[in-house]
Amino acid sequence: MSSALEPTARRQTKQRSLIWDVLAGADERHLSVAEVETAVRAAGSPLHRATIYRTLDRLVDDGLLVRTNLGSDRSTYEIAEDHHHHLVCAECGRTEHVPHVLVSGTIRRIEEYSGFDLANAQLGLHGRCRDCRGR
Amino acid sequence: MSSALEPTARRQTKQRSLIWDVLAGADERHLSVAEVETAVRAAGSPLHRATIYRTLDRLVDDGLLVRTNLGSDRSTYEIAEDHHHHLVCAECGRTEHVPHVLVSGTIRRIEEYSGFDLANAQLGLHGRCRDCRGR
DNA sequence: GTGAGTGCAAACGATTTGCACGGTG
DNA sequence: CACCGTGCAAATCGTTTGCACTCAC
Repeated sequence: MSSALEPTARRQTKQRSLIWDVLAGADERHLSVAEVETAVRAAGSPLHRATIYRTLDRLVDDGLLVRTNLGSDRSTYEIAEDHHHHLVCAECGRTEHVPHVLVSGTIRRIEEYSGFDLANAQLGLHGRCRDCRGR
Repeated sequence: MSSALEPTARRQTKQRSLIWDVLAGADERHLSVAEVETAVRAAGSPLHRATIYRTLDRLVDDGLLVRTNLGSDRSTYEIAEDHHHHLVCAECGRTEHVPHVLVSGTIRRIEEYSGFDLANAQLGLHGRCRDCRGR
């Protein structure tokens, strides 16, 4: 018998690989659903928005993408590579990455303090970037 | 002449003080808009949802409340007291506070690394709490 | 009395869902 | 050829907005 915990088999559809290619080839690291939609349309293969939502969800479930809910409303997606964190400028919206090593020690301390398992935790820090601080 | 930067005068309405009392008296520290709505209804003075949204916004603007956008969708509000951060259990949704001192050093390091101003930054760490880890 | 605050309804934007169809495995 | 994934439309959910009215100042 196959385990009930076994991940569901995924089908390799052209929509799935198209979305993946868009994420892989994007200049910006994080893309919103709307941006993915624009990109696939620009690639000549418009996809229905619901399809994009569902496909991105599956890619996240499969561990191939990371969903980052930085601001409040819209989610962004990026290819799951090295573990890192995000700085978001509250004024201009620019995002910057922070390598995990900078925060790993503190996260470990918080784990000890709280008993939480924060292995996959992602920080989203909001502040003012260097440019916006300079007015 | 009074400065153009002067904060707008606020009127002390019964809606505003009711919402404040609800936040002040809540067992849970963070309340969502829906929870505030339920609480004021339970107090016998139902308020329109739009009023609650606007009043909470003003209280945040005035620095009396802090808005925390923990998960993705709904915002929660809590009285602005000591600076602290949040752990959210991805399984049961329970939240726990982390005192600022635990993370202040790391935040300072990230500020140096990035040039960001993170003075008011709030961490929202998602993981699995002690209970949920024990299955 | 004047304008900030309120109530109401309708608009809005992001995300989701039910269903019929089509293509992958 | 079974069933996962897709497209489409409509529903849902949180939040915002325009407008007339009211109440704190």
